[in-house]
Order: sequence, then structure tokens, then C-alpha cells
Amino acid sequence: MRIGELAKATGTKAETIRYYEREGILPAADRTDSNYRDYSDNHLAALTFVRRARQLGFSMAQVRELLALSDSADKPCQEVDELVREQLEEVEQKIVDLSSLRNELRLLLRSCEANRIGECRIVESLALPFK
Amino acid sequence: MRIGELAKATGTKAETIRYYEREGILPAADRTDSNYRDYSDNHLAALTFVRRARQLGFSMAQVRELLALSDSADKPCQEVDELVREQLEEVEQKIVDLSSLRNELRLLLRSCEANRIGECRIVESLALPFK
DNA sequence: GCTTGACCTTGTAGTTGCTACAAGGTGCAT
DNA sequence: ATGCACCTTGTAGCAACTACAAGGTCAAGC
Repeated sequence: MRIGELAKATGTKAETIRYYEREGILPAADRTDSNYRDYSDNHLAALTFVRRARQLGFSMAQVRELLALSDSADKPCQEVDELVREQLEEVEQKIVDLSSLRNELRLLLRSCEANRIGECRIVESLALPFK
Repeated sequence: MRIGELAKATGTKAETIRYYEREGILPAADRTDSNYRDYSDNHLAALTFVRRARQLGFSMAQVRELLALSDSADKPCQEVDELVREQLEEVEQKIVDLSSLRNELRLLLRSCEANRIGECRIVESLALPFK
């Protein structure tokens, strides 16, 4: 499998795949006679894993941890569990933050009833000091 | 007002303030005899505005737009309004995305009933191909 | 008057996770 | 043999900071 094929199969750009290899996230591929990268099904599975984890919001560092963990089949599951739990917490915090952001923006919109910027409360509200 | 004081007052690092100046987001400050930046209350208001807008999720480019708009007090409010509306839509979309992320992570957590990584469904699920 | 320490200056490089070239080599169809 | 899509390496860029390094300034304390 050449890099373009793997790219298509995983919805990843070829440049990103090479970047993962450089970063040690993916193992280096074999090379053909003409120096093209030649990928196996293992690579496909690994890249799928990486992309899925990234989509779930795990950082590269976390993906590295997950990959390391998934290699040691005999270790207890607890650490993987812990990583997922952390990620879930982060996501939940982001949702909370964004929700209050949304409320502020809605307030901002409602405050704009004048029709000239000079009277527009939006610009004013933004210039208020922090609480 | 020196940069450290302004930094403290706005919850911004001094380096970030200098960065804003370099980027033209903030006007350059006066200098003291010893070449220290010397800020006015106008700078304080401007920086407060910028930080608040950034906290609300506006990009630097959008902040630039807002600043330009707020300078021309005679233009209709519509343009500011439009920016806020766009921003609100983005935030709402992010909330939707993160919510489904959260659901997936919860599912993932629940799927882990084994106690060895070799049998861990989390690791398995991550390796599944994309839908 | 001299040192200590907190502050300030500029400039440059690092961060995260890619993305976008540029300049050239390869493979295959026409 | 020519075109075209693909591949290679290397380097630079993106956002929005953040982190030095190497040096200048200022007020306080001894």
C-alpha cells in the first residue's frame, strides 16, 4: 500500500502521515525499490487508531501513551481507563466554558438595540474590566 | 503605568502585551527616559477590550475587525452584530461537536469491563475503522 | 556607594498539529 | 517520448502565544 492509498483509506493527508512517522507516532514503513513507502495492514490499523484518538480530542502526547499502553496487553486496563476519564473531564469542562460563552454572546446580541455603534452596547460591554 | 502593572490589571502576560503591540492590535505606548513602555488609561481600556473579545472566542483577525468598527462610531451597529452572531453560531456548533464527543467517551468508558489491556474494549474500539 | 533583586528592553526560538510549498524522482498510459 | 499523477526530501508557515537569553534600570538596604 502506498502512502496515497493509506491516506485515502484513513482520511489523512499524506503529509500528515509522514509527519506522524517523523514524530515516532507511526512506525516507519518498508520501502519499495524506488524508495516509496510501502504500508502493511498493521500500519492501517495503527493509523486508524491514531486518527480516531485524535478525533476524540486526545493530544499527540496522550496518543503516544495510549499506543504504548495498547502494546502491553498484560498490564491492567486501569491506565487506559484513566486517560479516557481525564479526556472526558476535559471535554466536559470545555462544554461548560463554551456554554457560558454562549450565554454571554446571547446577552451581547440582545444588548444591541441601538442602531449606531456609538450607542451600541456590544462595544461597551466588551470594554468592561474583568470581574 | 508600566507594562507589568498593565499586565497585572488585565490578567495578561507582559510578553503577550508586547506581542499585541508588534501585531498592531494595540497602539505603541509612550516611552520613559529609560525606554520603558508607559501606558495610559486608554491602553488599559483597549487591552481590556481585546482580552475580553479573545476570551469570548474571537480570533485575532476578528478582534482587529471589532477594533476597526468600534473606532467608527457612526456606522450602523449591524456589522458588529453580524460578527457576534457569527461567533455565536461557531460556539454553538462547537458545543454540539463536543457533546457527541462526550457521549462517545462515555460509551468508551462503559465498554471497559475487562481488566487486562489485551481484552480492553477501549483499545479495540479505537482501532475500528471510521464510519 | 555598592549590591541585590525586581523590573524592563530586544531578539530569537519553541509550542501544537499539522499544511503548503519547492525541486526533483518514478510509474504508467498514450 | 511525453504527459500526468504520484512519490521523495527539506523547509517554511499557520495561530496565539510562551519561554528564554543577555543585557539595561531603578529603588531599597547595608
